Amino acid sequence: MRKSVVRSVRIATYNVNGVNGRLPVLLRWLAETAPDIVCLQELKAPDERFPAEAIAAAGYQAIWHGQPRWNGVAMLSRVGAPVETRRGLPGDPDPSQSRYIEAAVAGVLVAGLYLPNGNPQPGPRFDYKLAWFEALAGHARSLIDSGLPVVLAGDFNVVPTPRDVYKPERWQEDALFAPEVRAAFARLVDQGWSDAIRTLHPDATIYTFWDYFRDAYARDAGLRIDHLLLSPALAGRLRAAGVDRDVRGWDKSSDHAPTWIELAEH
DNA sequence: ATGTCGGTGTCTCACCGA
Repeated sequence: MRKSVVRSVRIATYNVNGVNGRLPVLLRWLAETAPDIVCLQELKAPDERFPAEAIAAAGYQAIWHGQPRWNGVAMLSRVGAPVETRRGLPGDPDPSQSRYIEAAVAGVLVAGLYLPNGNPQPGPRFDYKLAWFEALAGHARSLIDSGLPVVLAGDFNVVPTPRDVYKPERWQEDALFAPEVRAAFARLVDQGWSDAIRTLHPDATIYTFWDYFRDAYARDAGLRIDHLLLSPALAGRLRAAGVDRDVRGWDKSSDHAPTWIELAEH
């Protein structure tokens, strides 16, 4: 009789686009893939309407930071309760928007984030996106400097390079692909973060989002905008990374697919 | 320019944000 040894930890990020409307899809995905830690974005629910009981019944402890109608982030774990270290991004120009939650879990500091979409651009929404990015970069710098094993996981609403969108020329004017936004993402990564998907799949065509419009999923007209960035203390433990793209094809699914990494135990 | 979602209030349609 011996206890089974955990050899790796799988961390996922999933923009659910309405945690209650997508609850059957979320629960099915949790049951089928059993991720250890999950960052959720776009709950679209106030705190009191977060489906904590259903998620607990699925085997997950959770923390959440919701708001009525829009945004909202949460963190789920089946490997011990997330110990919250922060909710809300320091320096957020509009703290009424729930877009950041951070917790220590399974020996990793996990930051779950939902970066503003920024459309239409130019305009105040785009300015907010850039300002939020600045605030994130400032906090991310302090996380790097801490030397801790950190993962920044979430919907960044950034297509990092032309290879990450099915038809770059169509997205030239969009806030997800704007040069300023790509530059901000590149500056963030240059602090010392590694983009897990690109580290392990440098040349593959990989998307995490397909628009509801124009049958985008069936045409594989996608974008890669959900990312997991690893701090230097964590980069050496990366073993696998991928996208559960089939989930996007399920009935009543989000427009995003879950994106995940697997880290070796230290 | 178009298209389709969930959530919400103006509440069985119209709107917003994505």
